[in-house]
This record gives sequence, structure tokens and C-alpha cells, in this order.
Amino acid sequence: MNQATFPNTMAEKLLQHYDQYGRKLPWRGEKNLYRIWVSEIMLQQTAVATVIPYYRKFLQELPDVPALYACPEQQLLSLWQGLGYYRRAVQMHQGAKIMVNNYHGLPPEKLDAWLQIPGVGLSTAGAILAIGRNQAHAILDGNVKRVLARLLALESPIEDRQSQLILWKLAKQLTSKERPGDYAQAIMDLGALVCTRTQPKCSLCPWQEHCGAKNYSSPSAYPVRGTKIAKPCRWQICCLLVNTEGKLYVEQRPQHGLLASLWQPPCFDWPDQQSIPSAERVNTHLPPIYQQWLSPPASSLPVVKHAFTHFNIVLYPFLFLVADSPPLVSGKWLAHADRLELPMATLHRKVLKNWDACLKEKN
DNA sequence: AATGCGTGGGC
DNA sequence: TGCCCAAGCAT
Repeated sequence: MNQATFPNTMAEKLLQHYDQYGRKLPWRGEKNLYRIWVSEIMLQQTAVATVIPYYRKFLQELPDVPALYACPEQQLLSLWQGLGYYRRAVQMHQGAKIMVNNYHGLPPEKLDAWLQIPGVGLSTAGAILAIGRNQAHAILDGNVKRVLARLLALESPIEDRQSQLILWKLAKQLTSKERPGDYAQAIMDLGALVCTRTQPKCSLCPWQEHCGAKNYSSPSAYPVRGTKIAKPCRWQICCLLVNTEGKLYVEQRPQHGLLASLWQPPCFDWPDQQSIPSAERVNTHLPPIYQQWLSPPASSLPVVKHAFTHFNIVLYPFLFLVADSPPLVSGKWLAHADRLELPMATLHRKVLKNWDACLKEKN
């Protein structure tokens, strides 16, 4: 469909709809760039309902750039715990450092400066300055992509470079020059409430008369997706080492990669997906130092299945009762009461939760 | 350009 | 239940 067919009255039409039906959200009406930055980073690839409690807690603990700058990374990761994409928290820390060193501890006021902040790309930078300063920047997030792909009845797969260029061009074209901040939030609300992924409510849509998908095709047929690849699966033994004080042995993950710098019980790959590991077979697959601790019979806990973005994982947890605190140097022994303060990924929390439930059952 | 990076809810 | 995907960005 030719983009020239979209009249310049569309922004105003959407804004009228927004003024009446826009969502009330904790960050709506916010003009503080720091607070908008926090919301936009948390909302990357993350559902609104999930973000809200994290947003409130984060701002309560870290109300401004200097507070974020001064916050130890471990404490920051604890605030982020359970939200996912933990790199975002580290990047915000780096961003706060840049703001303290270069901008007197204040968030920048220009797009180019925001693009130098780690974790802030074109869409996030545009959103922050459009919403906070009413600067005329376009945004292009998942919601907007879906809305625009339907307007265009875009046939090329949404993730293709060609599609991205077309969508950015249209996003800029449609953005309101008068109220770009409200427009950015309006089109995201449209995607979240009306132009939804499944069962879009076209009869409520202020843009229905302009929509190629509605008028010439089927809205739910868009956006067109590329070919998907089957997710691989991994299997791991998860070792719960418990000493006589009832403390649990945990190790910190590497600083880079998956779940960077988070803590977990020691886990080891279990290459054989055919068999569920028995206590005996587990023994032979672990480093020798573990073998002396395997209290026969080792208690097995419920299997934990977890889906990451690019692979699935199955954890086989085993309980090891350790008579004395062993000479393991890389980790530490964690009391039950201190568990929540330590940043730990959801899949490992699942294991610990199951263990708690088993203990409760026995008592 | 393609891949890595979490999690929870909807269907 | 398994699959899809959300206010994307970095490498």
C-alpha cells in the first residue's frame, strides 16, 4: 500500500481517542527524565503489569541519578531480580556514571546524547524525549510495529531490515508535530488496548478507515513473521549443598553472558536427555569433591523446567548434606533468611522454592 | 545480519 | 501443555 494514502489528520484522530481512552499508568504524566528513563528501560520487551511493582520499588530506593550512581551493582541487581534481561540494570548503572561525569548528574536533553547511554537505542531515546520534553521524535516498539504493519498490510516479515526501514519511515511520517509525547503514548496504548495481537478490536479503532489489514485483508494476519527455529534444550544437575547450619552453598555467575553476576547453586551439564539422572549416575558425572558428600540415598527434588528466549532448560536438583563446610573458595554459604537479598534468577529460585516445600512437608 | 539476552501471561 | 510474544539493544 502506498504510504501517501495516509492523511495528516491521523495523528489528531488518534490523540482524540487517547484523550478519552488512554491508560492510567504510574509513569503517565511524568516529566522527570530520570523516572521516564527507568520506565522505558524496564518496559523494553517486558509487560506493563510486570513492570509496575519494580518501577515503584526502584524509584523509592533510587530516586535520582546520583542515587543510582552510588548504588552497588549487587543491590541494583537485587532490585531487578525477576524482571529479566539483567544487562539492563548494569547498563543503567553505566549510564548514571556517564551522567554524573559529563552532565552534572542530570539526564541529557538531546537525542544524540541519549544514544550514547548504554541500553538506549533510537526508540527508547525518542520515547524519553518525546514524553519528557515533547520533542518531535518517533518511536518504533512492538506495539507500533504491529499497528503500522496492519495499516500497511505489510507483507514482508516484520523482522526484516526492509520492513524496519518502511516502518520507521511511516512512524516518523505519522508522528504528531504538536504533541509528539502524547502521540507516542497514544499509539502504544492503541497497540496495547485496541490493535492487539489476537482479536483486535477494529470497531473501536480511530484508524479503522485507514487500515489496509482491516479493509483489504485480515488484521490478525499481520504482522507477518519470518520462519522460526526450534529452540534447543539443555539439561543440568543442580546441586543443593547444605551444611550443618542449614546454609546453602551458592556461586556467582560470570560477569558476562546469561544471568551475568547473579547467584545460583552449582549446576553441571547433563548431556543425556534420554535418561533422568539417578543418584548413582549423578555421582559419576560430578567433580570428585562432590562425590564424598552425596548422602545416600540422595534426596531428589522436583524437576524444574524453564524457558529462556533462545533455549529451554531442565534442572535436575539433588540435595547434598555436607558435614563440614567444604574448602570451596569461589562461592559462599547462604542462610535462608538472606536468600531474598541475593540476586538470583527465577529458575534457581524455583528450585529453592521446591526445596522449601519439601522441607515443610516433612515437618 | 544474525544471535544473545528473562520472564510471565494469553491462548 | 507448548508456543507466542511484550514500551529493544548490543555485538
